[in-house]
Amino acid sequence: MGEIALPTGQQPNRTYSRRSLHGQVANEIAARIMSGEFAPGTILPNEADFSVKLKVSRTALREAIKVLAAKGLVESRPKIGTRIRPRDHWNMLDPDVLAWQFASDNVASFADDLAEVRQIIEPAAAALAAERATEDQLATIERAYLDMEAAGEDLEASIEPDLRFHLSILAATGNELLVPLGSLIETALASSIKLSGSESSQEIYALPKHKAVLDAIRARDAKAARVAMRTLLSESIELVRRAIEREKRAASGD
Amino acid sequence: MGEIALPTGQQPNRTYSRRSLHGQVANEIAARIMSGEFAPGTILPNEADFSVKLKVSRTALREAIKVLAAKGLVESRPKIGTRIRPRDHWNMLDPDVLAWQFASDNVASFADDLAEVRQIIEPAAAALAAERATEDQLATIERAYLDMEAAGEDLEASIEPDLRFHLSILAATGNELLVPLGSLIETALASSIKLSGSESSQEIYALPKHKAVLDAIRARDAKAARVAMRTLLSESIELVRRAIEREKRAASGD
DNA sequence: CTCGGCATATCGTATTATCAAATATCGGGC
DNA sequence: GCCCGATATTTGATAATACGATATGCCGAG
Repeated sequence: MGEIALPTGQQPNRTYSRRSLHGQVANEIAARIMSGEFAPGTILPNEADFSVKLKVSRTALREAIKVLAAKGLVESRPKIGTRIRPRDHWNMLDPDVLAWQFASDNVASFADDLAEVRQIIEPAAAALAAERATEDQLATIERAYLDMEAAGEDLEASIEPDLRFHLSILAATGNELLVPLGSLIETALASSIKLSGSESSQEIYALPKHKAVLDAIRARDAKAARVAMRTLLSESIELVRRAIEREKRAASGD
Repeated sequence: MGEIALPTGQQPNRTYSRRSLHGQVANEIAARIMSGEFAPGTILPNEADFSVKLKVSRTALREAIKVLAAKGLVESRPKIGTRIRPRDHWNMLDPDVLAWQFASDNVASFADDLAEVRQIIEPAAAALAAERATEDQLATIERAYLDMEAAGEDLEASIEPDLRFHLSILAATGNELLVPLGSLIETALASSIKLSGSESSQEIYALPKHKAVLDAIRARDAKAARVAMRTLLSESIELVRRAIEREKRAASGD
């Protein structure tokens, strides 16, 4: 029921197996949580009823709930039931939770938060990468850039290397805790595409700005890398912001 | 088996219920993964055997595995078994995964990464908080500071408000995606205590430096808040670094 | 009328047994 | 020697059953 198809085409780091039944059920329930049908504080139907309603076994439902609980979305207690936890208990940085959020409709405010965190993380990451990237890591970043260049006008084709460019910079910091923030970038990219549509997106993949980042990192110039990444981001974020505005106006004027 | 008792005394945002059997099993398996007994690439014993070995039902084991899978630690496939995924697939920012890492012994290198990310996130968060904190949020930050002050020399007592100080600043950014990074701070604090012991830890809770941050935020001075937070962190991080050195020397000289 | 304790119904928790589906492996046929 | 299909193994999924914990509400005491 409604696969979350990210525009990137590639599936994100899904942890639950997409095929498995409990995975589908978890997905289904999560979607309903994000949509607001099950708001925080709400208690889900009891396992017996709910499993019948969903047409799966109680066991499958239970496994799905365990997955959601592991991501902080729900909490089960005997005699009470399974309650939707308040948003601030959700593991917002979990790739699945991000994807679920993204799939829901209230993307706009979410996009702002996303952009803000990127502005914090990525320039710093670029600086660290400039200081510490190994030759292999440098090569990986460059390959991503070259693939972007090769993609040229083809937007669809340039999305994947663009993402890869940013992720490989995170990886090049050598900091294990920065890498998982990549799922955040992935979601941000996905939503920027979702929001901006195809009209003005040529500008999003500003090749020269990417090149500036690459060059700075290769030159081991941490400061320049930080600045270059900051300007790269602020431009693409500004584009998204304008796209949101446009969409808002279209929605209200429509 | 071996509760992870964080020095803070308070339990972190555990998502799995500590009491439930599957939670204990998940905990047990996670600990063995972190310890290296089950290294990435390894395949767990099959469900039938393993459940017997752990003296739980196959269902309980399966639910535990679903939790671990939801956090990216393992991946199950028919006929293959359940394989430990490579580290870079783990959801390192998940509170449980952080706690499990912390509980394992190779904390030292982990602490460096932790410190680095804090240095990236928290100064920026302090700046945002200065710009956007509501009166309520300001009050919460101040209360945390005052509680630290009240705790005075009592180290145990000042840990909790110290953590609360940092978390409330994250919350005051109004950015939902920054809040979950608090579990990172929590782990960092816990490991700093674990590492530094009680000897030099008086210095860790440098009250004046905390006050500088508070004052800057209250004064709505984003730049000053950023700087104050940076110096606060760099001091406490330096202390931890020295503590690690000391421990290392003690270990090798012993 | 209010409060406190106790019974109970209602949840999730846990076990067991059984079958289905997927797929790596091995062996036979071309 | 290579390919392809049977087979064995492992997870996936269901169902039936019993248990344990605990909110809830009743009832009696004050």
